[in-house]
Amino acid sequence: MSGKRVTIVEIARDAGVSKSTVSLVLQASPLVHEDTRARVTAAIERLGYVYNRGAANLRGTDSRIIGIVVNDLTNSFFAELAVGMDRVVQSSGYVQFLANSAENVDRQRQIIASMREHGIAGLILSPAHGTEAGDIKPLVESGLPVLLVVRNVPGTKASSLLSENQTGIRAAVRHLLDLGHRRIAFVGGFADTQVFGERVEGYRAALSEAGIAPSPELIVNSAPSRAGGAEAVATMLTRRGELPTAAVCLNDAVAFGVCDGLRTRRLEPGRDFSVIGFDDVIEARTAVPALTTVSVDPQGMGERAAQMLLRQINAGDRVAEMVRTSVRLVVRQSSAVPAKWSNEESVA
Amino acid sequence: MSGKRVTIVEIARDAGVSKSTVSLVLQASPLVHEDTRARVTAAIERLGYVYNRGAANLRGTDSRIIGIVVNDLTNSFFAELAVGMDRVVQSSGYVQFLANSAENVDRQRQIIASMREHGIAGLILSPAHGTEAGDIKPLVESGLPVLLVVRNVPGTKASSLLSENQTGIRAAVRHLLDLGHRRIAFVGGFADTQVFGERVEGYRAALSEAGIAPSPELIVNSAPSRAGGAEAVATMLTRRGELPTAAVCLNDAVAFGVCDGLRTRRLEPGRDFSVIGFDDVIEARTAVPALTTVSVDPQGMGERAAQMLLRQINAGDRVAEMVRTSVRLVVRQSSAVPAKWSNEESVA
DNA sequence: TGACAATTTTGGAACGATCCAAATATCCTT
DNA sequence: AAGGATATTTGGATCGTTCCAAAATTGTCA
Repeated sequence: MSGKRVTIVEIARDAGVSKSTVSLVLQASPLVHEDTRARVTAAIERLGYVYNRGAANLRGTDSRIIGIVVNDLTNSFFAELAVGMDRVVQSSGYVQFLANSAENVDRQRQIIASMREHGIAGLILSPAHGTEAGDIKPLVESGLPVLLVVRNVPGTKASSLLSENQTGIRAAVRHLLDLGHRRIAFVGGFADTQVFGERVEGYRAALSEAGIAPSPELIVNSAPSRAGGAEAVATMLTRRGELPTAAVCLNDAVAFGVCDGLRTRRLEPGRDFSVIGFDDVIEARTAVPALTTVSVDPQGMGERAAQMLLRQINAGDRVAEMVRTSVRLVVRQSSAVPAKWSNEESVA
Repeated sequence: MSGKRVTIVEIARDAGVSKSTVSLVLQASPLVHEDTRARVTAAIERLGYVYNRGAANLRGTDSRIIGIVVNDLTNSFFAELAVGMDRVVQSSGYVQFLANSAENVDRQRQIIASMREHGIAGLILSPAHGTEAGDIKPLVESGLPVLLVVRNVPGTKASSLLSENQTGIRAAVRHLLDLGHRRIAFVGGFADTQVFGERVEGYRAALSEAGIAPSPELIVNSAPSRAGGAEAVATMLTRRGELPTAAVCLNDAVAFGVCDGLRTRRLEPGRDFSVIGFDDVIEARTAVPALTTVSVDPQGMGERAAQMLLRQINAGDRVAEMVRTSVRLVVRQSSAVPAKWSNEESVA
């Protein structure tokens, strides 16, 4: 199809030098004479030469391709994460294969296989729900630098970059306790994931510290998405027992969903019911009410992930490192004193 | 670094056949004997062989890599578009380089150059703001199949897939007119883009048809993002003249921003002021109020784009085609009878 | 059994770059 | 002007596949 590629040999012929010289020019070698370089560069320009990285890779130079697989690109958090990675990958002279597994393990397997065939220099993976150690192990064993982000897969020797899930949620719950909330729900996430486990652990810990026994009906599982959050509100309302006055959510997407669900029932998030998210996606700041959330700086995390992987690729680090990025609670308008209290105040 | 790759030759040695035979097995050729195939397959499995697509490409088979460049991955619309493309690209046995130009033309240029070096079989581009025909032309001329999506670049011979901007906005404005709105704003977008031009044209047309002269102060430019929409509300309010009762927005992101801006000023979107978006991103349905919007089905459009490009690659279509995807107005809760009217009704 | 056809297998030349050792050109120095 | 050091340039092997022409094997039938 595409008019056949111009090769190094044709450039050489055109410039009246050998292909070796052209190669040296391409590599910006200081060995070539300025005049020669100019002549070759001109030929490259004139003939519209495009470097063939595939051919070069064959000789052993590493591929300069980074594979990135995320589980849900429609979740702003992952989109921003990808954008952050993209930024450093690009500026380091690499390109990225970015693919979306859509939480489908089979799909993820195919994607990774395909990426390997293309000779990626490293892989950043935010594993799909249900990914097992057996999916990752062969990659690591083959010597491919692998970095797991956001979600960990227990039992693998891959490096990982996670956020401080437990302390983050703990801070969020404490904030609600300080505001006077006593019945606080934890909303969103699949029970069998490590992220859910750690965040719920932070939730339990904070409640226990305050002398409150966490009651199971206040933990509501759901898909970790906006739709999931909206559904969770419905679930929560159908459960017997006193209603909570606030919810800590698995992530911002769920938190927005909870806000949606509340509004559908004529409850105003922030005023009638406090909602806290996790991630701090762009919209968290601009939404109304602005979302109180545990900020992980998604783009920053993406940048950091890419840097970790690049280091692993270049330095040839063989030992897996596990890094936790610190988080901080950002208080905005979606969390406030419990509704009853503010009523009492207005009465007083 | 990575423990050196197992090659076809080693498989051949292990299976006791020639490399040619192994190659045939890899291509699922019907020429090889079943027993031989089994033996080779076993060796491949045992030695953990990974196909080297780069080496294969050297011989002329096309690369099975599709390059995709979008201008803003943090905009859900583009994220969904990418997800749709990903779906068909994957299932057609291709992989994608997906990169984000972040509306930066230089960045976009670098990305495309890099993709070309990697030998992409085709390119789908949602051009960054400010992309010129000169950026695209050389690509098309080199024989690379190129498909422009969402935004067009006048003066290029590339194929394009756009949405029916004018008719979409026209339907939106008509809907508002039917509800009784007379002062309707058009919000968001850079004045120098074709998308803005077409959509504003639809806006003008609908107003003219209703005998309303479009007044310039009702057209508010802003970045095509959520933040831009929020700012636009501020801009709108500082302008002299009677305030509008409704706004048609460049896209959903802007529409959400407008909703944010309204709420900040204690105006409830849908009730006090009607807002219509364009795109129909996932959140449009779940947001509260659910957003009335011109639906383009982003994922569907992404799928369609990928199909168009693949057809162009495989069939070797040399003529550029320009396709408009149809859109339809989806009426939800963010548009209603103008505030004054509903007041009158409640008085009556 | 021999001839011929059909089925399988195989060596070796590409593909487009890199890189080393060796060849050439240029510059000094005496 | 010769000799040596330095600066440039270059042929050819190599990377891991594909693919063609030809070889080897197996099967069929008179």
